[in-house]
Amino acid sequence: MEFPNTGDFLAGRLRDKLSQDDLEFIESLVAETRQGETGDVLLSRGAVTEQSTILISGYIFRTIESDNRRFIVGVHVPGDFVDLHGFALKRLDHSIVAAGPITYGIAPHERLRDALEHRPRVARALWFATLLDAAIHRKWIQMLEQLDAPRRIAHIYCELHRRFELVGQANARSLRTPFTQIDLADMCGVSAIHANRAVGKLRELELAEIRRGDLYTSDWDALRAYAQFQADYLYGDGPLRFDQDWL
Amino acid sequence: MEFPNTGDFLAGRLRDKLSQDDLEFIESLVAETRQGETGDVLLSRGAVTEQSTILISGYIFRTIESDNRRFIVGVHVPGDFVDLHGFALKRLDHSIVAAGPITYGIAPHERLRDALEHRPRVARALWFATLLDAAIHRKWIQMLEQLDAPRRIAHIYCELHRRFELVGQANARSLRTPFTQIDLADMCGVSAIHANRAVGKLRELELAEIRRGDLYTSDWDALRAYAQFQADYLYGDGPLRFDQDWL
DNA sequence: GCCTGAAGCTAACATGCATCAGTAGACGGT
DNA sequence: ACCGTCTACTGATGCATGTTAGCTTCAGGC
Repeated sequence: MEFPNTGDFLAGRLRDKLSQDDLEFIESLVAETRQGETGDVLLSRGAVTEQSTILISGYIFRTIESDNRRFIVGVHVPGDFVDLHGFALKRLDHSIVAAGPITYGIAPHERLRDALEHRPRVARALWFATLLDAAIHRKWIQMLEQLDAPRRIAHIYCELHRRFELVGQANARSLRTPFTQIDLADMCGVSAIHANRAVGKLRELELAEIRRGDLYTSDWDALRAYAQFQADYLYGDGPLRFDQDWL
Repeated sequence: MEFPNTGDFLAGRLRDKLSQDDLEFIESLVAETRQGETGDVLLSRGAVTEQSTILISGYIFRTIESDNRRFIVGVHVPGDFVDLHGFALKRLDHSIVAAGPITYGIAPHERLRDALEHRPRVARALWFATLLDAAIHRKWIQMLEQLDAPRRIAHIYCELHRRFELVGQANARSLRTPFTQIDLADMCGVSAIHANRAVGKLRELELAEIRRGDLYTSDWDALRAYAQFQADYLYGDGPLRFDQDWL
């Protein structure tokens, strides 16, 4: 098999919250699957789009260019609708860029429009997905306000690990990514040199070893405690939940 | 008149995008208006809610408490739906707190549910409002990654000034707020002492005078240039627009 | 095997910001 | 008028981070 089982990843988090019928409908939204490489720009800030993207494998960054620098304002994992907001906002305030090799699906907006008209549960699921993105944004804001560079990096890896868990793809002792230290720097709002120091500090504290983007740890709990990572904002389970009745 | 004209502020930004009928419907969502004072907690992180809040006058913070410190992850101005996401997420990942005296409306969730079922254009307007919040979150992330403290403070004031413009309430040479320097510090992720120095720097550069939260400037353009503020992410007009056809 | 470019890494110095300590003014309560 | 509290403000010191420069390591192309 060339690709991972596409069907399993579509609708990622929402998979077990929707009926079989609705799931099949969401899968039918994907008209085509494609592949991309590091740095491929799927959607450029300000461009008009008539389709939305669903990430099937790999990582995608949301980036903003300013002042000849790149700022990463979000990361997506398999199963995420990457640019659903482009459906309503028409032109995006940021770009969508592949971080490493990816596989992704294309959902034409006309099919989404149809879904919103005739499938209220699917419409709400799509809305929920964008609300979850906003909750993650808020946590990043807090992370940038509260944590120093080593903790920011640790927090990002803890978040991604949890998000992989939620779609059943997490490893027990590692998290594989194609991120360079420059990518980590642009996510944390620090210089590449300082990102390097931060990675070194995590190694020195024996909390995690990061090599070529891949993080290895023998103690996720210790790493999470160091980063003050609390997974509740991802609305996976526990005290913060989304409204099952509503969805 | 005791309160500002409530009708004008409800649905704020969306006012001229909706039909008279839909507008009246949105106004009918508000079952009751109330008033609050500095520090009043309208909704506490993790609490279950059966109603949503619409800000009519004043400012509201979205805050997260962690490590015995407070982090402000968002600010709302009159016309904003403050906790629409609480409708879908059930329990919020953050608290909703009055910043200064406020007037607000209460919209019971049952009426919102009804709107989503039977008023597709209203449903999309509500979705759009949450997407706009997310776009603002992303800009805050970039701001925290890119700017130093004086520029962050300037950026926040420029954003709020533009948001007031978009609902027709901006002053030409000032922006009145009840923010303390501690509030500014918690928005910018710096210490209160440093926020004080940042305010001093804006004064020294003759870009703005901030007294008891109120900002006075003779040159908004200079302030915007200093803060590298580009209003397009607020989707007011210009190259980034939302999809009028869709809405 | 060698070259090359990108990524990772290190050191030295400059700046942004936190922390601690303390003062001054505004305001409400008594 | 007095007192306490909150906010604004100032100076000194140390840590976090930026900047510049140069070095090493590794993978891929020739």
